[in-house]
Amino acid sequence: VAAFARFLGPRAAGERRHWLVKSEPEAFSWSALEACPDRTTCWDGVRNFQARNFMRDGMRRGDLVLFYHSNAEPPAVMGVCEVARDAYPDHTAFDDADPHFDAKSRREEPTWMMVDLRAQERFARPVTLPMLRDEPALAGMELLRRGSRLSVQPVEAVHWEIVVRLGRAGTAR
DNA sequence: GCCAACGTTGGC
DNA sequence: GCCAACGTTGGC
Repeated sequence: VAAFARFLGPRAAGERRHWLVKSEPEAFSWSALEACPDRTTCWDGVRNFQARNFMRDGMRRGDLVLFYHSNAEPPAVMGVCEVARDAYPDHTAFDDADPHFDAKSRREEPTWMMVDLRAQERFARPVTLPMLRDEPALAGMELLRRGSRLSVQPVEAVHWEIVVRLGRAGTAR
């Protein structure tokens, strides 16, 4: 957690941060994102404080985000999105008919926040979890940590470059 | 379907 | 504040 502090604090001029979000394709797939108006959706339903903090305090418009299919066959990074809007209140927390309703989140003081994500580049080939695990230089990546469940997480720039290269069907090195 | 790992809840 | 119980995540 402390290792991620620099993803949460103030940023240098022109700094662009890199992230990864998970989505179960049966709930919301990369193709579903591409089908959205302007290829953009609000990233609602995040109900984990650490993930929320990354969206609220770490993400800014223009940051780049890997879109990962979890609980998929195979699990894989599908492409790159960009943050299209800074964090704002997640309205689904206020709706008692919504599965993500949270009675403790009030409009005057919202607990849960979301950003907007816009699809930017579908990878030439999905970068599967086995491909990621095969890459020694990705050994420290949060996604690959045993038991890692964070649905919104920072990505180191060096890791970012490797994943994108794999997705563009080149070689990692 | 199984189950390890994790976050949250609530009793005390 | 501790920690057991519980629900969820997500790979396999």
